[in-house]
Amino acid sequence: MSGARRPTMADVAAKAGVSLSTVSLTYSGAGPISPEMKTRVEKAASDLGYAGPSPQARALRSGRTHVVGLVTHERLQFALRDPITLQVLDAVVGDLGDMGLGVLLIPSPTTASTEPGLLDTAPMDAAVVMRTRDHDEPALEILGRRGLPVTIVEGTAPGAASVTIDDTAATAHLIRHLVEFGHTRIATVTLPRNSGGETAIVEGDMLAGPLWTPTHHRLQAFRDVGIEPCVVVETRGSLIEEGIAAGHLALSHPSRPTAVVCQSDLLAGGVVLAARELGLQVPRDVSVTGFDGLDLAWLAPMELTTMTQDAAVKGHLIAQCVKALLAGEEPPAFELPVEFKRGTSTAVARER
Amino acid sequence: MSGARRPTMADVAAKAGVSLSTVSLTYSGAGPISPEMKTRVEKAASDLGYAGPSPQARALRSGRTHVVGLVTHERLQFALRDPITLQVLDAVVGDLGDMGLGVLLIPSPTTASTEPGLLDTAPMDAAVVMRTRDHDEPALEILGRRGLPVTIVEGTAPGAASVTIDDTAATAHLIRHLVEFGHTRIATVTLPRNSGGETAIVEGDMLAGPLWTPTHHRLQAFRDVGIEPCVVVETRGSLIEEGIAAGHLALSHPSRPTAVVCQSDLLAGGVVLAARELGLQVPRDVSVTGFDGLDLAWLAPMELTTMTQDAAVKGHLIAQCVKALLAGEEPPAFELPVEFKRGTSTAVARER
DNA sequence: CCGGAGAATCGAAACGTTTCGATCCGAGTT
DNA sequence: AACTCGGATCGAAACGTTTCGATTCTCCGG
Repeated sequence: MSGARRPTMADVAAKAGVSLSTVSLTYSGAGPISPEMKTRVEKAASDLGYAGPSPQARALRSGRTHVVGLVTHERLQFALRDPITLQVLDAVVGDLGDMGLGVLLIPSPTTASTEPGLLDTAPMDAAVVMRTRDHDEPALEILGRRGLPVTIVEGTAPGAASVTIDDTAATAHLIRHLVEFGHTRIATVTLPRNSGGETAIVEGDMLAGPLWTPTHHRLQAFRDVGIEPCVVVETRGSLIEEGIAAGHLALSHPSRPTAVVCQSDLLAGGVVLAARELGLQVPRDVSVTGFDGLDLAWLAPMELTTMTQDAAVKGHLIAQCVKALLAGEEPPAFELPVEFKRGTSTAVARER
Repeated sequence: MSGARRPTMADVAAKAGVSLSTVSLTYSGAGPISPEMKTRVEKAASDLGYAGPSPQARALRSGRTHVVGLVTHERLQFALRDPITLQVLDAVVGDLGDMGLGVLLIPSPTTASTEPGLLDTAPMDAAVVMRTRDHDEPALEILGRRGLPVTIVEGTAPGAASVTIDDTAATAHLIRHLVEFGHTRIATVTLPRNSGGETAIVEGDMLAGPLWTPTHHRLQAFRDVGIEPCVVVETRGSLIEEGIAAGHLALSHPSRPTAVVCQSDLLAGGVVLAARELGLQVPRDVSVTGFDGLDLAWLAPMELTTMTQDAAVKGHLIAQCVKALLAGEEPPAFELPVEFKRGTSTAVARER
């Protein structure tokens, strides 16, 4: 190959016989440029094989990288295998893309290692943090130190924009629905309580210790309604397999729950499968509720009783938060509505 | 807020009473720095609230952005809802993250619009292109013009590194398996043929026109084995819903197929559900094969007959390609092995 | 015929690093 | 005691843009 370095704006300017600034103005669109000058510059550029202004130089000079960091669960698989999260991400990437912003994936650092990671060094203009814990979120601290505007999904922090849903009220709605059906022994299957989640029955106070925000809020609903779940099973993420495992644990527990409140539809689907494997009929022997409002084709003809949230709207709102922050506006705080959806997975309680 | 601009290295140097270069050396780790100097600089930095070298300045000067672009299907949902792709992405992000590289999501531009998009302007050191078409991939041209090293997944291009699997041989294996079972009327359900895919029966030559590489190769297997599928149904992506829709189309087709070769496990799962809805038993009335080797818990106790590929390994190889390219080495070309997995979704052919 | 407004272009100063060669100093060598 | 060498620090030159305040030129009104 030729050792020749790539052409720069200066080369284009020289070739076209104009000043550097004129070439810059041609590309950036700021300032008045005559049509013939424009074609002349473009001609010179294409002759030289100039591929456009260097993003890095542009970023340094203008202070804008046009990159938004997306801080997710350290294992992308856990974060994105839930279709809801994926739909949100899809909308976010689409919207930000339309605004000329790229999305940089940043796995959230778990251990507060001293080594600076992507979060410390990656170029970005703003960050979106998905699924933050209630306490000790190292990511927020790092972002704060860097002075980057932050949007938090499913959580809040001073100075940060946020997009949330009323997890507690929504879950309480489901619990009351079950209570009205006469259920008293209600189990619950939770999302991870914190980063080191395991699939296991939770002993002791279910709200003790640091908890992921949505997990916390959805558990809180039991307190609000004034009911204590007879079994609490924690999972490692919103996955069918996890739901199956948790379902086995919950349904074979000595307290014999007649209903299971699950913190996601995927988990609920898994619990339904587990029930079937145990020879229990849903909803005859056990009622199951979900959360999110997915369309689980493989459960058909059963439909989950669940709380529906609109993932696309959520994504759009997140993008809007980022936009507002970049424009220097006050950080917005959106709360998304959720809707009760009566399915065929819940029914009147029956002794079993 | 104070209008004071963020501190720079020069500020730190002044505060610590040393030269700018010394501070730089402290942070970059190049060059010898005495321990006491290091602590002195760190003290000054933390006093000033200095958050570390500006990524954009660093990128301009060193020529490295530490960002790798990931070019995917324009709708992230379609690209990532398949667990296999997600697992690959997970491994890629993890490995590159360990190398200090961030992953920037770039939806592939569909229309060759004149407006320069993310692909043209986003800062990156290299790119990974997932699922390229056989012809006219505008993304590759843009990346080529920018002089960025490219790794292609499920495809190849001159000068680019690649990670592929032998789709044709693998699919042929499945077809032969069915032929040995006496199947002659075999339908096939494909991934999108190109970006504007629809869920519909394909009329005419199934290999005509520009095709996504994997779709093409897996269809090619029929030719290799010397069999023409009795129905070809195209889908919009590897989704259960798409499989259900396609299954209905294929199984109610007048040619009454006794087997369906699906280009992904998710599609196969959908076809199985469609068969059940139509009152057909799998594998008694119809055999179904998949592709990928997912663990579809909700199909249990049935297990798909499929070709297994190791997504994590695939991801690791992709990361390795990127690494090699960034190190200036020759572009590697890996072909991943796939393994036949006999499940319970295929059986001897029976008239229906 | 002159002054002034506006359009088009230009020059030069940043932006905040990394990097290369130079400088300084004390320890070891002859 | 002069001489070399390596470790630690420093100065200055890039890196490739954007941006701001000139500068030039043309055209119009008075």
